Amino acid sequence: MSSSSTAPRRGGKAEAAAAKPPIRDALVAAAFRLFLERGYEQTTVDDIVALAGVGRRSFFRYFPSKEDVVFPDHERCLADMTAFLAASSDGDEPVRRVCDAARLVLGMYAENPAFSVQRYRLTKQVPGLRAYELSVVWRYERALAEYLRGRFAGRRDGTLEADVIAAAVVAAHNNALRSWLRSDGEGDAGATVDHALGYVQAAFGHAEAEPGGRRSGAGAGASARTAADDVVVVAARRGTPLWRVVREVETALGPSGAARD
Amino acid sequence: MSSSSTAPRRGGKAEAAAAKPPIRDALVAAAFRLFLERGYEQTTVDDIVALAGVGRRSFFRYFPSKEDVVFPDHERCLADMTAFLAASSDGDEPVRRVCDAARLVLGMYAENPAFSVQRYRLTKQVPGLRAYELSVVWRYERALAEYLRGRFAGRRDGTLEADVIAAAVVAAHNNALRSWLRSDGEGDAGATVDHALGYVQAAFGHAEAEPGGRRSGAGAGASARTAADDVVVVAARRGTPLWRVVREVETALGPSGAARD
DNA sequence: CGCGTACATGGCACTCAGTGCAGTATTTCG
DNA sequence: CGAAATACTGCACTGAGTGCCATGTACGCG
Repeated sequence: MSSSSTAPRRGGKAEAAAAKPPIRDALVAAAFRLFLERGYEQTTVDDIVALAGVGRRSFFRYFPSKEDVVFPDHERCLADMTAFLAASSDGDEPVRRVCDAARLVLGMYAENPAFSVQRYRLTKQVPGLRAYELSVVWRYERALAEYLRGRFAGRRDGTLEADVIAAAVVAAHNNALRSWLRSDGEGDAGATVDHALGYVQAAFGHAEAEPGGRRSGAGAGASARTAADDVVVVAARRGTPLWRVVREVETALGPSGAARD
Repeated sequence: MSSSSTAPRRGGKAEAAAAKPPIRDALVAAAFRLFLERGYEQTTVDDIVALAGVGRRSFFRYFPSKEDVVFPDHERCLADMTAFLAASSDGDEPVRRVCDAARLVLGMYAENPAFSVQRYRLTKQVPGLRAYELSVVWRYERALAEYLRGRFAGRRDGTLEADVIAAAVVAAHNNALRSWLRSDGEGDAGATVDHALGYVQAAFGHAEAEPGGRRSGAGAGASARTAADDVVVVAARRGTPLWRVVREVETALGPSGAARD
């Protein structure tokens, strides 16, 4: 719950100039050094604390489990995402909002490309870490889904929509993120994720999703649903691919066009 | 990759009654009895093997971990799903195919409603089991995604589409499954899942642009509305949830199996 | 200044999951 | 009946995670 906030308070005493990393950072550094040079399962917690120069008991005071040291900032990121979603207003388009929330996670990865790539290689080949990452991702997905459930409350299949859209957003985000990680963090992570999320927005969102990924900061004001007599009629030939009809309907119902691909 | 197939070979002869793996089933029964009456974490493997009357070492010969005993048939189900997907032909509509594959999983749950409900209550309140279930679900999702990636090979964003659709299918399936489990397995699981998967099919199905009027033979049921000719007209109020319009259009365009409620 | 408190840390011992190894029972085939 | 293969059991060991208590240190208060 508060893995990052579990860190003891910073000592007020100015210790030299920049002795920021308390014990927690030393543990992360030691752990990654050993994980990379001899493997995750071949490294025991005793090895880590020995290299970090702290007691074994302290490790579990900073990280509830050995796996947690591999994801040292996810708790903070999850808290950021929750706060971001809680700060939305009713004017926000829900799907766009969860897409933006997903971009927060990408931002965390993009902060330390080298670290993220190392961790990616690690989690890719250690089943235990992969399983742990799944539980982390699941919490992100639940946060998005819970937000959408709130926004979709009252709709007939609100929870179904919320769960499906949240899963789609997470899947698109992860697809782009992993593609970026596989390229050793060389490409433009933001553009890749924007493209992937644009696909989801085109499928589920009512607002515009520009193919280039540069999204306009505005975009609110999609609600014109008070006009009950405002009826849209769409005609299509039988045999038309459904996605074309969907696009037609979407452009007719929404304020602006939804461009896909 | 063969947790369930780890079971020792039974002599092929005596298959008259139903005693395929005696020890394995005894372990599952003993485990669930103890899990339900005193909790998962409060039950040790020694407790289970003592109640089952076997040696402790035998437990780990049948189940690679303590968590596996809670999901004794998922390996078989995953193998079934993989085989089902591998047996598809190019004529199958990909999205429909993965939806049908998801229904296989539901079938496994529906085989033993009481057992499934018990397990659901267990996994809901034990974080370790929830994490393990995530890894199981992840393997299903990967199987669906890999199949779709194969079918979408050549498309511009084939892997992205595949991942997103697989995630959406799994999310819809789980939404319906959990709703059914929450009702103690009373309702119609099949109808619930059909409804949820119909939503995903409406959003993603028929996405391949097939030139010419040849529509996929999905559903194969008699077209209910043969009276209408070439053109279908749909009217909707502005502000209607998009998925409802999509469903409307889909049912109007052809018998595609969207479940009515 | 001395003392008590609070807290971070270290060390120890313990439980339990999971594994390797060796011995024993049971089956199967010659 | 004997030999090999296989399933089962017991035992000892590693390592993660936890509870408990001792220690060191900073802070506050009289």
